[in-house]
Amino acid sequence: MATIYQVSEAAGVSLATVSRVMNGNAKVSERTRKKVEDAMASLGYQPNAIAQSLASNRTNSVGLLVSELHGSYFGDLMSTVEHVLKQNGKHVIITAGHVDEKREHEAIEFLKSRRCDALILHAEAVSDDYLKTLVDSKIPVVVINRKVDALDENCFVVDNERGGYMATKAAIDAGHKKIAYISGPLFKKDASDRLAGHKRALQEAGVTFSENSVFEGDFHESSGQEGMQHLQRTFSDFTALVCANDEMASGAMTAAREAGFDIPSQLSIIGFDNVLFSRYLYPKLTTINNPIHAMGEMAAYWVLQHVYDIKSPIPIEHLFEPEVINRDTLGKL
Amino acid sequence: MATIYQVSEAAGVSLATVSRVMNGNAKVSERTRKKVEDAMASLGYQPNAIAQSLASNRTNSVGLLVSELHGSYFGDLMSTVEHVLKQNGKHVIITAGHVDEKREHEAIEFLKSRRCDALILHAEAVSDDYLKTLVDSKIPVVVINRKVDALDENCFVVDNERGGYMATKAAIDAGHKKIAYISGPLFKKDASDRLAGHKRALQEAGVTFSENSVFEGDFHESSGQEGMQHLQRTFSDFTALVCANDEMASGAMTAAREAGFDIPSQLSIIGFDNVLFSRYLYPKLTTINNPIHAMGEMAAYWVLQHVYDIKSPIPIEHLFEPEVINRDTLGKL
DNA sequence: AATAATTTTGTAAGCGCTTACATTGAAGAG
DNA sequence: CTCTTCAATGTAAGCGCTTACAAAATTATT
Repeated sequence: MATIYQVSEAAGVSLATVSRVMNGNAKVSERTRKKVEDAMASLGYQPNAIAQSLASNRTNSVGLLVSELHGSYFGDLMSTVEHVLKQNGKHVIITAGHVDEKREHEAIEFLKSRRCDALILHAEAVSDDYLKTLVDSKIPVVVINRKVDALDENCFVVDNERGGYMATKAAIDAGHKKIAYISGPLFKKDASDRLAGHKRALQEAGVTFSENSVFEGDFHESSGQEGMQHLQRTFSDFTALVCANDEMASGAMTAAREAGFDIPSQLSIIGFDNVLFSRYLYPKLTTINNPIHAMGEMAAYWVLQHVYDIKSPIPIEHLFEPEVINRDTLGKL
Repeated sequence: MATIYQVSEAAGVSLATVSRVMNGNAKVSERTRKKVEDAMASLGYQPNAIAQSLASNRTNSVGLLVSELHGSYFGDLMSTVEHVLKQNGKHVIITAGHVDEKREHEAIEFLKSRRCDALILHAEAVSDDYLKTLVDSKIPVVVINRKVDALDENCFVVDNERGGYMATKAAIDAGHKKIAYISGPLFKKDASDRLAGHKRALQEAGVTFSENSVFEGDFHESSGQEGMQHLQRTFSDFTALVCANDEMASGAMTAAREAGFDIPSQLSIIGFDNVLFSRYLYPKLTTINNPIHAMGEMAAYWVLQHVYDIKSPIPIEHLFEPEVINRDTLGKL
């Protein structure tokens, strides 16, 4: 593997000159630029990014922490972030935190040790204080899907309470009165916010909330199935079921079908996230759009602007609005 | 950010000693080890991975190229690879090639420029020759889901022809005679292999193959819908439809339902890949298991063994067998 | 106690780049 | 023709580590 030194020799110039043509910043005469480029080509020279980073204190890479590497939600997020960053010549280093404090912490420390120029975090388990320490420590950080007090400028969130409200409001508007709810794990802020929205919509409509009407799932498909089965026992005869994400809604649909319900004539189901596959479920899932794509894009643009001085093509915003996506699983009563 | 120099000062020892306690390799007396560790702790020292890599010529990271960052198939692959590598203290740098020769090439060069210790490639667009050049160039490379002549030792593949054969054989065994096929893009080896298997099964059963019975899709859900619609025109009255992946099968199911078919009583559908969501479709999709999980695991173990001298807990194998997963979309005729 | 063998620690030379600063040389000014 | 000026290039000092090799300290041997 050729080094800059060999290139400089082959081209008959100094190291510095080769470095200059690589980085295109300083002025180099056309003639020597040509010589250097020829030398690089004939040697198949490829700069050593590690050495560049060490010398320049710039890695041109941004770290991305997600909870999992699979699943539609994170797939969307990774894709989006990578897309806009790569378009601008930056690279993404992805790590998974698995919603575990220790692992998230390690993952972030890993990204720091790789000297990422910035961090985009979908951190669910790590403490607010730790995040604050991070941003105080000079490294540019943005947080996705989590609002940390005093870090508004670094957070990109969807209004989950509002989304939860909209979901059950939609059911109420369709005439439903007895509405069950499968929530995400309540220690997660987004899950508890969505549930809070659900309760607010219920209250507003004058229907009293019953503890038996909610099942706490884990955001995975299987807990949607469990939840449906459980709720049939604890809260029979509900006509609508709102789920805190599409995965669980899908699981609930399966369970409902197995229990003999026709959707939506006998049971309406509403999801949350508007993940790609939700439109391919049968019947197509009515859900709440979670603008994860927009948030990922925004986070990436924020980094470009604040770290690399590349102006964002869109104004930076921090709060994103959910939206109901009407499809086929919500029936009028 | 503290450096090794500051630690050595604080501990009253030399740089080399600090380095030794970090790497745990050379012998250091308990007393000085303690001193150094205390100094590191009190300074919040975190080694600079970039500098370590440059000096040691070892990055402890392996590059992973996938086609896309979203989608179940790649999600599974990324998750698996990351899991086993991280368990052994190695890190994964993920890039996407988007099935485009130029972009795949760039992605691989990026990984090389980051001096990954090894490369795990799900490369679909880049040429065989380029891959050969790569392995010749000393950097350890393994290729997933693609068989390159003379690179058997580096390839991990499923027998796609056999899988294709098994899928339509299953349909034939269930009594179907008129069988349509939605293939992947035929320039991809896995897609054409699966189609070849389909044809072999047909031939073996004595049914003559018609060009009108196949639609060439792109492995995405929407082309499954298109394919179903198209085939109804060109090849009406088929009783079974085999699809080259689950995504397209899902799309085809949607289209079939819209066209009024009941699945499986009026139309049987078989997928390929056994992607996570296939069991959550309604009806649950009968499909061919593509052991992507096993392949990713194996690739990771190969790297551990060949690059890091960590013995693989399972024997290294290169060819994986598909398997039919019987669920609810294949009906007897 | 003196010497050899062994363990522990330190010294210094890189790894492949970037970049501040110094040098060179050609063009312009007088 | 000499003196500036400025663009083009070179020199060399790092960036934060690892690691041969050398030196020092400790332990074993007689």
